[in-house]
Amino acid sequence: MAEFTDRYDTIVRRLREAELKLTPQRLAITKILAKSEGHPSVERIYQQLQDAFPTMSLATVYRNIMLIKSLGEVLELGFPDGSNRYDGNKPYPHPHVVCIRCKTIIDPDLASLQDMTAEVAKETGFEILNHRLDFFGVCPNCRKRAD
Amino acid sequence: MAEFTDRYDTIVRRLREAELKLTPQRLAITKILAKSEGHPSVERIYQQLQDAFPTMSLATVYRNIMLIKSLGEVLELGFPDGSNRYDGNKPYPHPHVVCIRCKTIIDPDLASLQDMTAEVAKETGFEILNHRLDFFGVCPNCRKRAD
DNA sequence: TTTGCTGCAAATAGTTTGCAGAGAC
DNA sequence: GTCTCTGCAAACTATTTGCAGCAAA
Repeated sequence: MAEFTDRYDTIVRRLREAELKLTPQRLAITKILAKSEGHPSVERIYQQLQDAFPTMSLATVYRNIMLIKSLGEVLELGFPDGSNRYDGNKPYPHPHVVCIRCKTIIDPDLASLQDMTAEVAKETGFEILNHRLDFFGVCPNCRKRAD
Repeated sequence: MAEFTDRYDTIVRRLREAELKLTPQRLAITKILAKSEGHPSVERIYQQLQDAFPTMSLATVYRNIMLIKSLGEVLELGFPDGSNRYDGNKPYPHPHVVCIRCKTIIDPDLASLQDMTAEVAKETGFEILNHRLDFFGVCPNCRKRAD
């Protein structure tokens, strides 16, 4: 929980520093991104806010996610099927494991990744700025159900 | 070159086995995918075939790529910005290094990847079917130009 | 001759943009 | 009071689909 309020406070501070206005909609979106439970999609965030802001439009969700992304405070997880989900709790690149059945996403701990970036830079001569590593498969729950 | 004709022959054989018709358009698209020079996009394939098939539509390119993908003979590289590019020469998952300036994509050799899949499976309990690993950065050429 | 394929145009889905009024500061 | 933000609707882009005629086998 402390982790969530930390992230929320950080993003709000960054918004203030950029002299952006703290509208209720913006703060509500920020709150959901700071937590990023289940790595929400735009649609999911929109739905979650329907009760609190019945007239809010999808455009507002898009605009604010883009804004917070431009501050470097949210990570966009664009998937092969074109769907986008977001992580504002860990806004730096990290691996994901995605269940192709129920769409659950989890964040595994992988030790060996840092070395790999260095290995790639050395082999290719590229300056590596970013990366993405996603595994796709079937989660324990869905495997059970499929039996 | 042998590698390319191998891939072309393989895909054509798979098409035959599936009792699909070998139209000139389909074969031309297959040829480009078998080579996959520079990991082409749909648009790029379409443009390359304008001379040979001036009336061919984008829909035909989409349909045939999808078809060949469903045979497992082409890998779709969906990128964060929503762009799609294809590799029919190495249709199995493998890492990519993408230049964010000139959009060049190269395939590095990375030894340590197999272990990682096993590590993830063990840690998460997922059955891992697929993965994607992409690095983003600036290639040697573009770095030079930027100085 | 049969059946699947192509070209065209329209439909679709996800995202972005212009504008006028509302609201944060 | 100023200037950004929001809601709405329209625009846009990439991709998919329906249909009638064409062509591979």
